[in-house]
Amino acid sequence: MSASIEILSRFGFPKGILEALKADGVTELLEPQVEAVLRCNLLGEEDLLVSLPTSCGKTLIGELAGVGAALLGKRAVFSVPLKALAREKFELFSRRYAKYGLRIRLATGEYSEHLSDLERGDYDIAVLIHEKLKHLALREPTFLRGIGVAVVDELQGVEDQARGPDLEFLLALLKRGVPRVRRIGLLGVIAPDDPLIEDFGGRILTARRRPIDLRQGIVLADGELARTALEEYGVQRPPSVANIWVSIYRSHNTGLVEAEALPISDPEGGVEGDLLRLAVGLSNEDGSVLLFLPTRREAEQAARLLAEAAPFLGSVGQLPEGAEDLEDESLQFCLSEGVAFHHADCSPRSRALVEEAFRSGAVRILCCTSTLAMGVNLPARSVLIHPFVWNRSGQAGDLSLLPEALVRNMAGRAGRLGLGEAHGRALLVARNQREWDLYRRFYWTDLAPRLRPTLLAGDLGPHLLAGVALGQDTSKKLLDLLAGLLSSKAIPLPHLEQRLAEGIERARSLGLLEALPTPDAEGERFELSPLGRVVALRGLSFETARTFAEWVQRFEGNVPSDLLALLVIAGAEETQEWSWPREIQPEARARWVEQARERLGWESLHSLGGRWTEEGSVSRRAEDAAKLASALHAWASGEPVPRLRERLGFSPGSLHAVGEGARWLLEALADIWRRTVGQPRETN
DNA sequence: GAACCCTCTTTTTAGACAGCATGTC
DNA sequence: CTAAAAAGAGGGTTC
Repeated sequence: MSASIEILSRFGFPKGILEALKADGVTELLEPQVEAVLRCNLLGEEDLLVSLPTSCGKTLIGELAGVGAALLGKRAVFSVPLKALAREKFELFSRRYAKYGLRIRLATGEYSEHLSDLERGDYDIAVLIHEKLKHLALREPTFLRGIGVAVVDELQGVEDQARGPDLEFLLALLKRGVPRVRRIGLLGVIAPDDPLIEDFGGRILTARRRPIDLRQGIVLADGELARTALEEYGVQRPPSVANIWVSIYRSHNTGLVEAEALPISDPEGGVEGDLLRLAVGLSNEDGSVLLFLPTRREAEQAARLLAEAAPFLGSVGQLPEGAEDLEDESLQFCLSEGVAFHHADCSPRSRALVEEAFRSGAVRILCCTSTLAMGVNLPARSVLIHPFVWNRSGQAGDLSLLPEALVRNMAGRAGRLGLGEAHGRALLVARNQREWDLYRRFYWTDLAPRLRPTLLAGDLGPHLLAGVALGQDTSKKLLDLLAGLLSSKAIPLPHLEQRLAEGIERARSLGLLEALPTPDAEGERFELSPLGRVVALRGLSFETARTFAEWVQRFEGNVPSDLLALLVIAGAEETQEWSWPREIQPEARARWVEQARERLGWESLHSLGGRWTEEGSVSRRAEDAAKLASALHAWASGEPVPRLRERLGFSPGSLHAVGEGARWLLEALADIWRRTVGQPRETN
C-alpha cells in the first residue's frame, strides 16, 4: 500500500524537504518505503538490511534514513561502488537538501576537494566510494566515531573477486565502530537464509514484488522451436500475425509462465539480425529499448546499422541538445537518428549526453555493453540481452555465459515507474534448442543463490594489517574482527585462528609487523612497521610489498630510470588481474623482453630478481611485464592514445584502467621509498 | 591488371576502485 | 558450460 510522502512529516521531516522531494516528482511512497518508515524504524539505531528487487525504491529508503539522521544532527555517509554513481547521488542530494542547510560532500579518488571538510567532520551527508570510506577510517580512526549512519549500497558487491574483500572488510569495520555506526545495507533479492541477514542482526526489509512487473522472456526465433516450447509449457500460442516472434516469459510478480507475441521489423526494412529486428519492432510499437551487446565494436556497429535504417524507424532526424559539437561523428550521426551507443571507450561527455537523451526519449534504442548494467538511473521499457561470453584477453579456455547476477542487473533496467506501464520486458533471443535450454536453466532461476563473499578465499594479509591500523592490535581483537566477517560465517573458529596465526607469522617474517615488548592480558600486542603501514593503507599484497622493498634497498637511494620503475610495478602480482592486450605468440613476447634489454641492459633487468634470473629464459609473467611497462612508458611520454591502440592493441578504456592501476602501484612504490630510504622521489 | 568474389585462417573480445608525504624536549 | 564475428590472407574469376 503506497502513501503520500506527507507521512514523513510525522517523523520530523520538515516541509521544505518534502517540497524538494515533490519537486522531483516524489509524491508517493511505495509499499516497501512505507514499510521501512512505519515498521522498520528507519530513523532508529539498529542495523537494517534492505533487500528489494530493482525499481522498488531502495535508494530512496537509504536516502531517507541518511537525511533523517542528518536532520537529527548525526552525520550520514553514503557508500557506493562507482564514481559515476557517487557523482549522481552527490548532485541529487545537493539539489534537494543543500538549500535546506545540509552540508553535502563528495569524495572519490579523482575528486578530493571536500576531503579536508570530511576530515574535520564538517559535513552532514557525505557520498563516498566503498574503498575511500575504508581508507579514511583506516587512516584516521576518529573518522568513524563521527558517523551516525552509514548507508552501504550494492552490497552484492561482496561477491566480486577483486573488490569484494574491501567491501566485506568495510562492513565488519563499521560493525565494530565505537560508538556504534548504524549500518543500512542495500541490495537486490537474496536467499532467505543468506548469512548477510544474520550479520545485520536479522533486521531485514524484503519484498519480492516489483511495482512494475518484469517479464523475463526468452524469444524463440525459430518457428519449430516456438511450437515445441509452447507445447512443453502448455501455453497458448498468441494470435499469429505477420512479423512477430513468440516470447515465452516468466512474470516476476506472479511466477506464471505465459507467451506473448513480439513485433519484429520487416526483413525488407533494411535491418538484419535477430536482435536488431526485434529492437526495431519493439521500439516502433512500444517505446525505449536498451540493447546489451557483448563487445564495444558490436554496440557501435549495431547503432550505426540502426541509424542507417532510421527512416524505417520513423525517427525525426534531430540532434539532441548539446550534441552539436561532439567529437565523435559516428555517435553524432546515430544521435541524429534517435539511436546511440554507450561503452567504456566513450568519453564521459558522450556518455552523459547519451544517458540524458535516452531518459528524455530522444534516443529510443541504446546499444551498449555491460557498463550500463549497474550504476546510474536509466530505465527502459524493454531490455534485450545477448548473454554472450568473452574471455579475458590472452587467456584461452576462460569462457562462460554472462554471470546470472549481471544478467539480472541488466534485466532490472526494464520497467519504468510513473509512465503508466503495466510491465517491463527483459528478453533473451534463443535461436536453437541448445540456447533455449541453456537460457532457461541459467536465467530462469527461482531462488536467489546465497551470496558468496570472497575475502577469506583470498589473501588475508593486507586485511590483518588494516585491522592493526584500526587499533585491533592483539591476536584476540584481530580474531574478533575476522570472526565478524561475512565470509567467516561458514568457517569454524579453529580454522580462523590458524589463518590468523599464519598471517601474523608471515607479516612478522617480512618485517611488516612487530610484537611490542609489553604483552597485556590479551596476549601479544602488535605494531605496524613503516612498510606494514603502507601495506595496510594501500591494500598492497605482502608479496608485492616485499619485492618493492627489496628493490628499493638495492638502489640505495639512487633514483632509477622511469622504465625500470615501471618494470618493477608491471611485475607485481596485482597486475595479473588487470585486463589488457597481452601478446600470445612466444616470439612477440620475447621481442618485448629483447627491447627492454636493449634499453636497460641485462644487469638492470637482473636486478628485478625472481622472474628475470637467466638471460634468454625469462618467465611468461616477465614477458608480459615487459610489454606492459613499455606501453605505460610510451603513454607517460605522451604517445597519442590512437597510436598506442594501433601499435599495442590498447583500447582507450583498458589504457585508462591500466594507467590508473599503475599510478596506484607507483605511488605505493614511492611511499615505500620514502619510508624506508627516506629520500623523496618524483613520480609521473 | 584491377575489381570482385569466395573460402579458409587468424584475431579479437566488458568494466573500473584506492593515496597525501612529517615526527618531539 | 564452454563462442562468434570480424578482419586478414590467399586464390580464382571476371571485366
